[in-house]
Amino acid sequence: MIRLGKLTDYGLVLMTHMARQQDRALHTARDLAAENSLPLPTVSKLLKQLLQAKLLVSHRGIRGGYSLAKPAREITVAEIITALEGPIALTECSTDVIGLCDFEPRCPIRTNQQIISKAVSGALERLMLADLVQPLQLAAIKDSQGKLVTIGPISGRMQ
Amino acid sequence: MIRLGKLTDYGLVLMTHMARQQDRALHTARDLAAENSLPLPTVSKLLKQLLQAKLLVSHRGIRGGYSLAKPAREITVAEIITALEGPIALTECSTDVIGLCDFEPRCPIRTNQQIISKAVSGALERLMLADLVQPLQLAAIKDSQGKLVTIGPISGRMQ
DNA sequence: TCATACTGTACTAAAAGGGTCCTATTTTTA
DNA sequence: TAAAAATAGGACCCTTTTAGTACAGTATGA
Repeated sequence: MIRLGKLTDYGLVLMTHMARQQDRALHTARDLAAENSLPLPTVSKLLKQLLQAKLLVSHRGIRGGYSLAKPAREITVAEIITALEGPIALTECSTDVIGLCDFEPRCPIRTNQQIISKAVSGALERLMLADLVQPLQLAAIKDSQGKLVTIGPISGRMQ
Repeated sequence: MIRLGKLTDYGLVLMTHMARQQDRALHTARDLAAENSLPLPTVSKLLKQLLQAKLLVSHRGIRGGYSLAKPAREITVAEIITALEGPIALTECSTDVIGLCDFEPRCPIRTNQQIISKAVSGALERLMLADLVQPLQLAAIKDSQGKLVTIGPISGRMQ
């Protein structure tokens, strides 16, 4: 299966949680851990990565905490996943230096991966964090031309 | 990064290889291994999985081999990936039995995963094996409404 | 100046993935 | 009829990655 690590999953939960409570200026790592039933060290680690990717801003000190760096509608799911798992690519070959495999002008692995990666990352770049905030109501996302595309009601399981 | 295993990668190469040579009725595991510079046991394992998923048909005996079960234009990339990696889902939660997490009506993890999985699998279901056969010429895929969507020329690297 | 909270690094156990080997079954050919 | 070629299915081991934890350091505000 195409796998997102558990940590990325938790990261999405944290981002969604913060996006839901836009009135609260700051969220401490401790509060986020308690409110989402996640271990504090793990939450702390995730927040750090999201901070380095500039998706969060932090405020240190006794009244410190984290908050979203941008409105939820301007943060793509692709950005969050990239922050937590690295570039969206399917094997090493897609991101590597170009010196290794390029002498072979039609390496089938490389081109396959590029096509598939493009399709996947394109889909994720059209999904915004705001779309995850009220997931039960979501029935459509934007396609690559900005038009709304129905993806069906969210019900039952995927496969 | 969103990861497809190496084995899935090899599997795509094998399928593409067979799709390119539609004149050859059968391909032995040994030939496929040699022509794609892959170890025979690995190739054999992959062909087995693709066979069980009914993407290939096999012919046993001394003149045996494998061939595509359907025309390349009727096989989706999603089918191939599902055959080799299991259902396209991002964590266990998306495929599990429904008794575990469903009493919580708004489990944020589950709904997030469903939305993201839907976006990803939708993109992969629109990519056909035939689209990988001549990858250098591909510049567009069909969106969910059947319209062609430019995904850009295949050049350089993804990220 | 102390308590609180973020910052950064390092380490260890568990799970998954990749790869190989062995044996049985089927079919064609000599 | 027997041998060879090829698929069918399962079991096994090793490496890598991931998840989770711990600890020391730094900045801020009461």
